Amino acid sequence: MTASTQPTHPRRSDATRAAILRAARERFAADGYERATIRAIAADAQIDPSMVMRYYGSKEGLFAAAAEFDLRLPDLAPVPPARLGEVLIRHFLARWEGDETLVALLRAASTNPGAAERMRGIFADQLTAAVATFGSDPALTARRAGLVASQILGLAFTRYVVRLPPIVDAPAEELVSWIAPTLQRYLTEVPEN
Amino acid sequence: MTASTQPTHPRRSDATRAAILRAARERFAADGYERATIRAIAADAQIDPSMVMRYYGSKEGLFAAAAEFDLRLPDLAPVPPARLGEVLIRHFLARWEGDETLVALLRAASTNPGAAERMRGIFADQLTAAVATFGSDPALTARRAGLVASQILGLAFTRYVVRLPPIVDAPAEELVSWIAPTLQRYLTEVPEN
DNA sequence: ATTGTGTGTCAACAGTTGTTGGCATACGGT
DNA sequence: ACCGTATGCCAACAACTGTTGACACACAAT
Repeated sequence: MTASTQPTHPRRSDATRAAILRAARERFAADGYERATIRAIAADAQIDPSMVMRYYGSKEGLFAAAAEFDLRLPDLAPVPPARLGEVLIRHFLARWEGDETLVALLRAASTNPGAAERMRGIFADQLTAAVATFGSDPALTARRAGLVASQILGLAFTRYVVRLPPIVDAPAEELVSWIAPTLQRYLTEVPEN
Repeated sequence: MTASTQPTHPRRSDATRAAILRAARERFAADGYERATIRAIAADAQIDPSMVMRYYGSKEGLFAAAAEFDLRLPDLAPVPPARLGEVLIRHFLARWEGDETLVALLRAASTNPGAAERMRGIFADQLTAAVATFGSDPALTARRAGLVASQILGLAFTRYVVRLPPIVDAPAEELVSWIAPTLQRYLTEVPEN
């Protein structure tokens, strides 16, 4: 247990730790959990594989550190209710293009139970919490968040993992105009029954 | 090259071949490409690992045979244009629940380039072709198909791979009523610009 | 009955994987 | 200057992987 809140003295090996983490994220994002070998990650970071073990304990531990992630969802309270969908899809697209951690998590979640569990946590906790801030019916909140997750993850999967050409080629603005209404409906529409 | 159209004499080992294929689909669907080992598949099929190699050449060859898949999309021409979304989501849900091949392909596509290529082929060819049967604007057809794929694959990913509780718990009928309008819009809405 | 071919098992190979322990060196505090 | 500790590399292990070849048996045709 290293104290994460305490401002620990900066260690001399911080640069190495950071290099490992950066290489790990790249490899996990590009190859998935099992194909991303510790040896390859260490080579990218230009250090010995045994260093990875010393600093992160195991491959699982390294992944846990590399896949640390926060959706950084904005506060949705001040957003005009009619623009919720647009704000959300814009945020997600920006978050995705700028940080490969999510792609790493997405690829790994397909085969690694721990990664899937973390993915579940992120979208169940963070997204559900954000939806709950303006939601009226608590019984529907979880389902709304799940539906939003299904479209968001589907977009990420087709754009960054499978790389479906028509989705890869689409400019971000066009994706926004197509998908925003979908999220909007998932978030706010009141079902008939 | 075994003639696939010719009614070849039934081989004595057909039962074994089928057992291997069934076990392979199960393992690939449950574990993904790299974690599904030939030894485990052979054990499930209660035969020797070397038989897998003899009948399917390699692990890649086995996967190619096990992931053979057809979306079996219905002819959309006679469908009332306003009900296209509903027909599609119903078809996909039924196709998914009844055949684990698609889940195997989905899990493997995250890490295996060949599987991703096949996934691209299925959704680019079969789905785009179906969309084209009623589509008006050819330039938009591919994008419409891609958007539909993003929602369909996102649903499958959250329901069968990551297993997001609110999506797993949702009865199929409810998913239909939420997602049908999304597909409907992706398929038929005319963009403003 | 004998031959040939298809079906199956066994043992082993070569490579890769995560992981470990030992050893050298450089640093920071005294 | 000295010493403890942190940092790094090297070599190796044990387990597992896909894959291969040799060998035993069963069946069908002649």
